[in-house]
Amino acid sequence: MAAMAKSSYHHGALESALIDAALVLIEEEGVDGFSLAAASRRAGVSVAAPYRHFANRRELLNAVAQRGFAELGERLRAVRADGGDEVGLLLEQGLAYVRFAVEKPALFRVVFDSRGRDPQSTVGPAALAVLGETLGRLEAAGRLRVSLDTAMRLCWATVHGVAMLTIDGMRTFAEEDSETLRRHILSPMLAGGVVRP
Amino acid sequence: MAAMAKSSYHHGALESALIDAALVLIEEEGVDGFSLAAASRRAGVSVAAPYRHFANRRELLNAVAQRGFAELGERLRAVRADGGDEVGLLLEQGLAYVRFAVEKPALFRVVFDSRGRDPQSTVGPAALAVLGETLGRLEAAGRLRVSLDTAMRLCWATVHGVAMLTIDGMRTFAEEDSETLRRHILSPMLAGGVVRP
DNA sequence: CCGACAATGTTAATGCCTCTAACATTGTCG
DNA sequence: CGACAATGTTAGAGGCATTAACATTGTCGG
Repeated sequence: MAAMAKSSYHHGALESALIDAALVLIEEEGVDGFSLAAASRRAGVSVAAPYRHFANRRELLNAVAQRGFAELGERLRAVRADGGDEVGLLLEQGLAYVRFAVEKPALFRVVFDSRGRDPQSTVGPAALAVLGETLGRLEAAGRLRVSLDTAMRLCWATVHGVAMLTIDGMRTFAEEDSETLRRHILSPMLAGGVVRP
Repeated sequence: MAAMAKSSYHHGALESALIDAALVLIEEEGVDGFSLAAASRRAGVSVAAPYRHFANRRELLNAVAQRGFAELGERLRAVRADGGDEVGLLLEQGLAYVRFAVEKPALFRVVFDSRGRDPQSTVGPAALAVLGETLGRLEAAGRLRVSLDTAMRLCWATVHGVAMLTIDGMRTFAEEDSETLRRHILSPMLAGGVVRP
């Protein structure tokens, strides 16, 4: 079984330890500050050891991305509407999405940077299933102005754009009191653009 | 003056040549494939030469980003509405923005990755002034549902999100016939979310 | 129970990169 | 025209990714 370190030769749970190390390093230094070598040191292992678990640096980053997607999914699932209002729920989910990006910008970038990732990977969209569910209920209630697919894409794109431009330090997004600002941006998109007012 | 190469010792216009080389390399290999060393080779100069013009790799990338912003600005300015319709113009400008990202994804990423860039840099938003003008006319005509600032942020974010998710290979965005798809996403956002229908 | 094999680590070596230091060549301006 | 600034060059110090060859353990079939 994968257990704790025993002999000090075989680590015992290197794969997971490396992902943990990578998460910390990325959070501290950004993606560029991350290196297989640094992760190895942090896991107390030689620089060549990671290659027993990941084909290359990119593969480790992909594993990190998986963890990130999972966390994003959890955060979105954890959102509860204040008063059963589906539109309000959607807004809160969007804000949670942006909050994730702002709190862990480097991880967010890794998560959504699919260069060198298997195009078939389904993990991504899966994390966003919750948004689809909320929108689905709105559609069922006949409150969508557009198709479910379009609504999904529009919501996702807008929220993603706010997140990206914010962590990219674009002044209009990053300066003022952020949460309020974001509410002002997303609300009219939902009520008017997506949902019948 | 900065002229062409004369003595084969002093290049004559290395700074610009390095930026050009970087643009090509980034387009061909992506940001990761770019290196000061490769740019030096392409410019026919030693690997240490760039340091006479750029403090480090990052500074060259910043210069590249400036060029990118300029090109994006030009593309947006070049957009003309079919029939004097401001909303239609806005949509076309948004599509041009996404098209830029799709045609030159690596450059687009460099442009909007402000890590390690001077936070005071004004070049970015300046390129988007055109969008502000279009929205300004709509506001003057009393057709905005939200403040000019909010409209600007919402439009920018949505368009940016579509661009990013598309080049990041998110299936919902990248698969189908793209231009039409994008129209479907952006139109309801404009007519309903931003502009009074 | 035990030895072979798979799994997982280690060391050593290659090659590329960034960046700095010390030195060379030119252009220009007083 | 000669000194200085600008711009290139070579050499060299670290860092990282990746691979090859070798070492140590775990485990499973006989």
